[in-house]
Amino acid sequence: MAPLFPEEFFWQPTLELAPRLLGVEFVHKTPEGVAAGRIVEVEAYVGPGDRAAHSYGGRRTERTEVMFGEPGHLYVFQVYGMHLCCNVVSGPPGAPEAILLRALEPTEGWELMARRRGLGPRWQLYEPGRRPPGFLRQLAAGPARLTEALGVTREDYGWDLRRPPLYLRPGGLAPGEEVASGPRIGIDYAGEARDYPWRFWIKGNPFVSR
DNA sequence: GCCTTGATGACG
DNA sequence: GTCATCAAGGCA
Repeated sequence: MAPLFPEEFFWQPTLELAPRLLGVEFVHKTPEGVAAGRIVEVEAYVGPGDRAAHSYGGRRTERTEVMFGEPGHLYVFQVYGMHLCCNVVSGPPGAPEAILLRALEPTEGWELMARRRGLGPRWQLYEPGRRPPGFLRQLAAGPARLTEALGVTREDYGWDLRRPPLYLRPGGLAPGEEVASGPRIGIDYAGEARDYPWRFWIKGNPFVSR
């Protein structure tokens, strides 16, 4: 079996862990098959002091509870009434922080992911090394898209991401790849926190959501 | 009112 | 291809 992360990996400060998740593979094995992709875009949500975080002000509810626990677990939430998003819990117990996974570069299970996303079996058109066609870039570019593509549900709330069948597989930047950072998406309401450069992505990667 | 997305229509 | 707009949808 592929190696898993050591416990300590997830105990890094959130703003250090977030960029280090870039290039890490997010894997889900189900009876339908394996779906996986490299993480190419994330956003950090840094606890009670971050107005954009669900745990802002220390808000502790049934939804946010998992963020108060151990890092490395999955925080799944529903947004706009219809979409689910995946986050990696970070920060030590009591520090309700998390990292939103915003986009994957698919590495395994193209057909399964396309089917889950309702895109049809056009995966065979892909040729590695060339610029991927639009439908392929749309497969997991966006937090709700990647959640749907990997078949993650509310049942997976709180799952330990060091443990198959839903887990993070060690990986990192390829030679020549660089990290870029900028403001987070969709948090215009968050006052001054709106401008914090806590979104990280792999510069130039075609699978980033924007 | 929300850590989103897909459809639609205008324009190069 | 881009960019802008809009509405779907459930819950705190």
